[in-house]
Amino acid sequence: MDERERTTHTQVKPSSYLPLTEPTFYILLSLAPEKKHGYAILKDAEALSNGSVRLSTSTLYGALGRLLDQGLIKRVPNDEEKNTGPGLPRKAYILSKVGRRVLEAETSRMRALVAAARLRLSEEHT
Amino acid sequence: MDERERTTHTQVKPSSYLPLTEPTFYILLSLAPEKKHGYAILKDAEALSNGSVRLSTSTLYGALGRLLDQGLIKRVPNDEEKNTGPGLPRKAYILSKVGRRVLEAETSRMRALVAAARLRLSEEHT
DNA sequence: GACAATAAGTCGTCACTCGATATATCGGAG
DNA sequence: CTCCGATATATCGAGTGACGACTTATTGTC
Repeated sequence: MDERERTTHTQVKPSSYLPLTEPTFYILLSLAPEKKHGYAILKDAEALSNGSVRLSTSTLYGALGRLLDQGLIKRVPNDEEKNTGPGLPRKAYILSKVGRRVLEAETSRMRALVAAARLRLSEEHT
Repeated sequence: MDERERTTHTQVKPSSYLPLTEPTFYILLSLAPEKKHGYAILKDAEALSNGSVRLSTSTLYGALGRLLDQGLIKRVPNDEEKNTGPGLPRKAYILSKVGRRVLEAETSRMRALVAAARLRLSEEHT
């Protein structure tokens, strides 16, 4: 039952997915520690950024579809909470192994950028 | 002698320019310590990233135009080196004060993201 | 004279964000 | 009971920006 995550088995390198856009980064980061449904990701991203980042639903659901296609996230059954609470039925997602590696790679990329900027910004500019 | 940097004087906050795209970040970073011309920025970005980032000229010159419009960079006279060396006449640019603040803000934004990711990626995922 | 490197630029396409809009469910206020 | 706000998923169209391909121009080298 899980024949995705490798159509050909060719291990694609994480760097080929970089750089991630800001919304995509927040979505993956939100799904890293535990499974969540779309709307929860929306609220989580807002909380993670102290309310400064607000994904629109079009951005969110568009990105989720893309990330599924790319195999960076997976759908998981949302056991129990079938129809508790309001709204349309929830769909839960979680980070895949590939997704995790991509997220780590993106974090490394940004770390390097921050380090480079620290050097450049401290250099005296005549 | 410097009547740009405020058409209306309203001081626009750096955060309104964020997030920067990767090419834009490299361009601003390249112009932070000293003035450079377009082609030099291209080579500098490549060097800064150990050869992994290669801006196409369309990305570069497109971005330079946009950054000028936004006032994040300025044209500077390229004294001396008028027509030394090959190629079309050089046009030199440098980071503006606003540009520097934007670059600093973007660096802060990424630092926060890296910190958040370190926490989230270390959390155990059942 | 051909070619590589340097230098600046344009054009069309593609990917992604975002505001607006739609649909549906639930709880509480009036 | 009905309206409204929060929850929840989804689509559409417009706009922005990146990128490959291509163009033009100058200098030095083989």
